[in-house]
Amino acid sequence: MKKNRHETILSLIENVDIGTQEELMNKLNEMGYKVTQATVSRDIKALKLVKTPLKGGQYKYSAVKSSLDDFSEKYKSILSHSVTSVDSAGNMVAVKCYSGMAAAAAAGLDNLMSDKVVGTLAGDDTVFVLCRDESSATEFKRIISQYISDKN
Amino acid sequence: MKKNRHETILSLIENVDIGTQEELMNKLNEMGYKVTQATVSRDIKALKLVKTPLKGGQYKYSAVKSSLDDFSEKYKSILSHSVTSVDSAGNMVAVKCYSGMAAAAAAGLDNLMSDKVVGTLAGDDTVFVLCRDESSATEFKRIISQYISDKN
DNA sequence: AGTGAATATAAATTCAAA
DNA sequence: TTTGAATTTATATTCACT
Repeated sequence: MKKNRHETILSLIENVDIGTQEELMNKLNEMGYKVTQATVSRDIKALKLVKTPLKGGQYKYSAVKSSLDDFSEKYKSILSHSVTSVDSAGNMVAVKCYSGMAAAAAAGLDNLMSDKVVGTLAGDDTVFVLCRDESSATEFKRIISQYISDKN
Repeated sequence: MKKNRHETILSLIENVDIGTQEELMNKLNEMGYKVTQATVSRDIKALKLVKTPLKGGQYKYSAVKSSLDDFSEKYKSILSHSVTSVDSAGNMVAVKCYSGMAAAAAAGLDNLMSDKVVGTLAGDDTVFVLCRDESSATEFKRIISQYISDKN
């Protein structure tokens, strides 16, 4: 299914350096997603990934830091399938997840409102999100809550 | 001169939507810079411009803030080989590391400025550093930042 | 709607030159 | 070191099919 593949692509490019669509295609094939370069090209367009020139003269695909709109397209599904509840105290937000899902959720949370988030730390079923200040934390909590209840 | 052309490119992509290197080449030619697509490709690599997919199904070149990848291969010691960014809020500092490197970084951080540090907690790619107070955290962040940016 | 095969288009690189 | 012409490589799109 396309949605699963998209999620896989996002975590792939985060963890390994992918320089071309062919590389990405091969990784996906290894993982059981039988797709061609044409589909990878479409996926990249849909996910708004960019091919970034690196210092070493290499290129790598990466997700661009998100506005809220971009975020909802990219990570909404991941979050809504991993997060169970969210609460905050002071400038910290605790995001409770299904067992073992915290790392996956943190990947998404890291890309959300980076202006509000200082850092995240994932355990097994909990992600701690350090926000810049209390109002950032409150806002963050509010938005995540929305995403949880809005499954798609 | 290359520098002038680079500056021109940066202002061009900021002001008009450029979707291909050929478009950019034509604009440059109109403005008196006689260059070919080959040079434009090199310029784009040098300036680290990215071809971003837009909502409407179009593409456009844009400048992107330099990120984690800029730092790779640059560090000399263990910290400089693992830390990518650092930020603080209140008396907490979040040290972002490469995937899987947080534990290694934390070992170093524990021994660094121990007078300011109460404790550290490492996840996979983040270390939370609990500092004695806010000014300690700020100072800690400042020093690590210097360390990171003091590359080569 | 989503996809692959083929193709068209775009972009990166090689090689020679200044 | 910088560049253009030619080339290779990479990527986007078209078209047919599901």
